[in-house]
Amino acid sequence: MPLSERRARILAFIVDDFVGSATPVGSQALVERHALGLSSATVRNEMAALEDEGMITHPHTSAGRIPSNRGYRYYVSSLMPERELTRQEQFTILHQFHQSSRQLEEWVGLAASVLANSTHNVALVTQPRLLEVRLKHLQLVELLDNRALLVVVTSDSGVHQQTVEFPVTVHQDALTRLAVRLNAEFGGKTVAEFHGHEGGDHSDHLHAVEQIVVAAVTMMLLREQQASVESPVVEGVREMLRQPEFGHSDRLLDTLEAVDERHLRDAIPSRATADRDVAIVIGDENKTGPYQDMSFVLARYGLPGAAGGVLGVLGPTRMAYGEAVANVRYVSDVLTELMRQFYGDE
Amino acid sequence: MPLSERRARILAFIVDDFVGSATPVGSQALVERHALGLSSATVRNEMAALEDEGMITHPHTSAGRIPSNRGYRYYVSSLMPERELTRQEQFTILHQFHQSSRQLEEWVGLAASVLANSTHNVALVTQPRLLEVRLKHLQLVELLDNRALLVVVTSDSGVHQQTVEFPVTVHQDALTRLAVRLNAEFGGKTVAEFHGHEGGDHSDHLHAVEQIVVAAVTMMLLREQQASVESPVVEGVREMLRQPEFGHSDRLLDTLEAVDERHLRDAIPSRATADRDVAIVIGDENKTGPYQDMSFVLARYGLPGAAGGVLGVLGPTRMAYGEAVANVRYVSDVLTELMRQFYGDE
DNA sequence: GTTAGCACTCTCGCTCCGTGAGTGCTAAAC
DNA sequence: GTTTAGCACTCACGGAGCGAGAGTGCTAAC
Repeated sequence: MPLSERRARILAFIVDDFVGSATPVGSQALVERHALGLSSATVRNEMAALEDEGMITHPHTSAGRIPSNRGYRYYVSSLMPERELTRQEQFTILHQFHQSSRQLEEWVGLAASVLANSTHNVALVTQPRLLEVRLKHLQLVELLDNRALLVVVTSDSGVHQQTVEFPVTVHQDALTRLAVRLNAEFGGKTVAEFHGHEGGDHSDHLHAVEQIVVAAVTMMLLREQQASVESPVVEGVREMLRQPEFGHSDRLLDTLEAVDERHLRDAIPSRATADRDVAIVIGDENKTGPYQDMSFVLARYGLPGAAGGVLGVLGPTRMAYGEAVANVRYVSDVLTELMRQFYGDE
Repeated sequence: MPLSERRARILAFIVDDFVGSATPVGSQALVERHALGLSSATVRNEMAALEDEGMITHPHTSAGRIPSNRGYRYYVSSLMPERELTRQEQFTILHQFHQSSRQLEEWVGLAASVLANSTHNVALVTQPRLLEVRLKHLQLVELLDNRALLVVVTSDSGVHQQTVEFPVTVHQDALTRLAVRLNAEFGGKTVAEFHGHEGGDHSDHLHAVEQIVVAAVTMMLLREQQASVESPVVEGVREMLRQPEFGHSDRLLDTLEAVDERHLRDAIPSRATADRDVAIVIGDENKTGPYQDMSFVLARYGLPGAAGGVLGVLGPTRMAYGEAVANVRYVSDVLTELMRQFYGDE
């Protein structure tokens, strides 16, 4: 049920103050800081009520109040002022993107560092993925003995490499001919359309080589297809760990582990994959253990049917959600626009 | 000047004990732990002498002794028992390499995690580099509009990509023809041998395209050539930070920063680049600031004239140097052998 | 419904020892 | 001359005790 207007206002102030100061906020401090037109006693009553409703808690009897997870949830759902970045802020971010070259990989890294910088929390950005990955081009380069380097370019402009090993030595011109033929046969196809490959009418040796290459390409495309396997780019960990909640070094080490890319890979993509808008996951709303007192602010970026990924911010539950949302949304828009320019508007 | 035999033995015990326990070691504890055949008073005298020689210090008056940087230096140079890994240890490591596939990149990552695991410190491994990088193969893949993806394979089997932009739209068949011609002209050459490129007798448009591609390839090879620019793979940071010297969180955060790949890039390769054997850099022997109380144990790996890199361990000065050296040396040997198999013996 | 007043609670930071490990020195023993 | 026993001294560490301050809940008056 909704809170009375005054109670909601007080909750909002508590959240704002606590986010700013990281210290529990007391009734007196609250009336002093904001011109409330109320006495501290009244505020105390309201606070007691808010506590009954589960919106705030005590760390101990004689301390001020801090928002509970539920309080944060109410705040972001109903109270938080939606703001856009100012012209100035937008310009600063855009500028950094325009500084950089047109490299896809750089964009993702740049987005991460921009986001980490402006929110002072950990930024996460996954590489853009296509729903349907197509083979764009493959190339075989002779290495030593019976090995060759297989280079595959996919329709999302990703370049993938792998060494393949053949039962016999194959020379570069044979490899080139094979590559040309395979490009003709498979170019532009998704992995699902690969089946029923016959192979040319060569000697058994060459046939085996062809089989090996096709199998390797299939594997690579399949791996690429499963976007969730990709670890996000992580930036700003040290910045976040400076915050007072991580003061004690065991907390710090645990958090360091949680922020490890291998963990995040599993934690992120389940959320916010469907939503078009920014998704916020607060504290114990997180399913996985290590993030119980942290929050995610996530958004998708990219073109709906085409290339896209997830980006967002990870920080302690005591996070400036408004800021985070504004920044995430804006950077997501910028990246989306860049994707549109890169892949074309369809 | 060398220490008396007895004094040296006591120093060695102090180092060993301190490395094991992380607590200053007192005279009494020392005689108890090792059957010295001396009284604590005698040991105290010897300790006082060792302190005069700068080998050990007090944290404060009534505490035990800890080795100074000089003491560690003496220890690793003259006292440390050289040991090889046991069969069992060797097998465990080898096994992990044989488990993995034949991918070059995987080896480096694997070496890092193996080393981090067995030494409980931070492991560093740079990607293997050639002294002379040659162009092996290049390929151009059409992207949207007037952009193309340039894929370059270098003689160290590295694959590099970059988007290039042309003044006009160029279609795939023109790109392929261009790639074939450039491969014929530049394949197998180092960047130093590139000069004097004339370009074919095409329309101005195509000529410009060719220039752009050649310039991009040159840039990529040059970047690749400068091996020091490459950041090492870093593994085991959390493991190291669990050690008691990093107990307080400011130390911890500073160290976290020091271990950042961007810093390490500058710190590592200046050392141990020349030596064939394992190099140890202790505490203030480090030139750069953040590593003043940490030590490196580094070795080269790879074939002398051909592909190779640097790998090693980074930890607090209180480090099990003997273990570190044995592990670094062994993993270096394993990687060298793998390189030999991969690039061939010359 | 609001507010002033008040007793009460609890953390935080401070000082104040007691304890114990360890030292350095001296003088006796080997 | 070297080694050792003995002893006074030092100093970090941890716990106890305490005052201050911030904050609360409750009651009674407005």
